[in-house]
Amino acid sequence: MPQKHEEMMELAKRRGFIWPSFEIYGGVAGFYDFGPLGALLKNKIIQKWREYYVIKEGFFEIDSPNVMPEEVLKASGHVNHFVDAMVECQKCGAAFRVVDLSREQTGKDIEGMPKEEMNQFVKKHRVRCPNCSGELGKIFDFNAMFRTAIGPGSQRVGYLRPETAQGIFIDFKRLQRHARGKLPFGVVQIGKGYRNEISPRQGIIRLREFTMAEAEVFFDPDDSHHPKFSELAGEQLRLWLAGDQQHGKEKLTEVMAGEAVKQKLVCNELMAYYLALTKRFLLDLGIPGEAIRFREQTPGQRAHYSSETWDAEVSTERFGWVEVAGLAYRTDYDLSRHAQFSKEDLTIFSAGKNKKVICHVVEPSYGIDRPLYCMLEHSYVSEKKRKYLRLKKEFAPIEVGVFPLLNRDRMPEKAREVHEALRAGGLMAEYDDSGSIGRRYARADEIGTPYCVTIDHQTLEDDTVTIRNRDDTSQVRVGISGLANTIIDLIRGCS
RNA sequence: GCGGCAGUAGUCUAGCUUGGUUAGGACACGAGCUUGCCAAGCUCGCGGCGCGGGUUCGAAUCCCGCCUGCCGCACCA
Repeated sequence: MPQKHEEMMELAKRRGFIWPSFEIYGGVAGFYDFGPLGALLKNKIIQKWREYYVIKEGFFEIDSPNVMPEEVLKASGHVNHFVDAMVECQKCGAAFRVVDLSREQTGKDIEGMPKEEMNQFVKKHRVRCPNCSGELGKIFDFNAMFRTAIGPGSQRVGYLRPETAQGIFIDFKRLQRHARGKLPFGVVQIGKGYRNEISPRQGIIRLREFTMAEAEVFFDPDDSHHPKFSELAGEQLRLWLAGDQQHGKEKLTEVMAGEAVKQKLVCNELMAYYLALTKRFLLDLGIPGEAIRFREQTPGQRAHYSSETWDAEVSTERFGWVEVAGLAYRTDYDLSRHAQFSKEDLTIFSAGKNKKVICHVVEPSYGIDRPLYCMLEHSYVSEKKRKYLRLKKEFAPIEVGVFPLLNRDRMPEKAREVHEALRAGGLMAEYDDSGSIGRRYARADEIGTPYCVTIDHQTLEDDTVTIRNRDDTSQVRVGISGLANTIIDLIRGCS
């Protein structure tokens, strides 16, 4: 029932999680704003990711520009692979890369040829639609990167970055010095990425500007061990192997991370480790285990820089299996290319081998917006009278609501004091005295607020309040002193 | 991007076929009253025809363009 998606999105829009950008000007497809609650939720996801990669893995976090000069993306291969001359069949409407079609049908490589010559080439060699043999139309540029000009006079071409990773590779020399030359080491970046999608639909799942969190793990190609692999080697992984996909089989292979390496289902220990870590992360967000799988990209699906890629996918009602993270073995592709194009030495000295090597890279790359959608969809509960977000408590944007039972007898004043105390205690607390108490509980439930504190007559007598639980509406009475810590413990303790 | 359908307050919706007073309702929201714990009630209030152009004495209604959304195709390195 896709109705759930509609209801949940209506709620998300109405209550301030996400809404289409630029609405008063009619909107622009592929862009969404995060409202007050959405921004809180998104920041909590990012903070959780930092906990995993920066704190626990000990990776360095950097923050580099969104605008990149053309040279960088030429070296990375994105200029060639992202900006294509396309042609559309006039009969069936299918679109193709001109260069690919020409190579297939004439054996000639016309990469880099000016557009006018390409048009003539296609005409002269009678390149046709491979599907229906229809006649092809005019060649047009398909530019998946947003292009801009750096500085006045449009002298220097720049692009909005299609991934944050390149900012890391470029800084390799300084970063390896920061790591004092020890391998493996990891560097992360959290920020915006941009892709000028042809027709973005699927709401927040396919955005033209999106937030990503990427980690680049640099290692000696002869030593792909992870120092903490034993901690995750027993983690069960559900793999959809490329071979099975190519044979049209839906079969999932259930295997422990350690076994996956031994059986060579996964290329190396680092990759297996981050697959397992990704699973842990998604579970931590509140995504159920049965809604998580790892799909191995088939050779044709892989990006130009990758020799093995796994997509972490989450099952959704509305969009089916959605890729929320991609784990790519980028080999030495990026560092080699940047070394070649920049003429800089991007090798590192390997003490073990007593010589210089070019690092290989395993890259866990996460979208932030997509898991956020998955969390909303998976947490949306619609019961007879009650509709609410059963978000994991630590991710709820508003952590506690504070209500006076009645708007008299000094209850509002007392409630405001409690509200202030909770805020002072570090909690995202919201005060509400409008409407009946039941209505206020419902309002709080709707946005996933896990606890509500109610000030009643008894509070005025003995300084106790009730704490009401979102999930089962049960209430307990506790003392006001130390209330903030009581609630923090509740949020941490339960899920 | 191509084809089909659609767009009315924050949300849902009546009106559109056959152009004609101040575009009606519900929920939500705000103020007040009320209210001893799960969307109760009463009074008052806020708020709308996606944007632009055309036809007409007169357009939410008819026509055109754009934007956005949904469905199908293509695309998603």
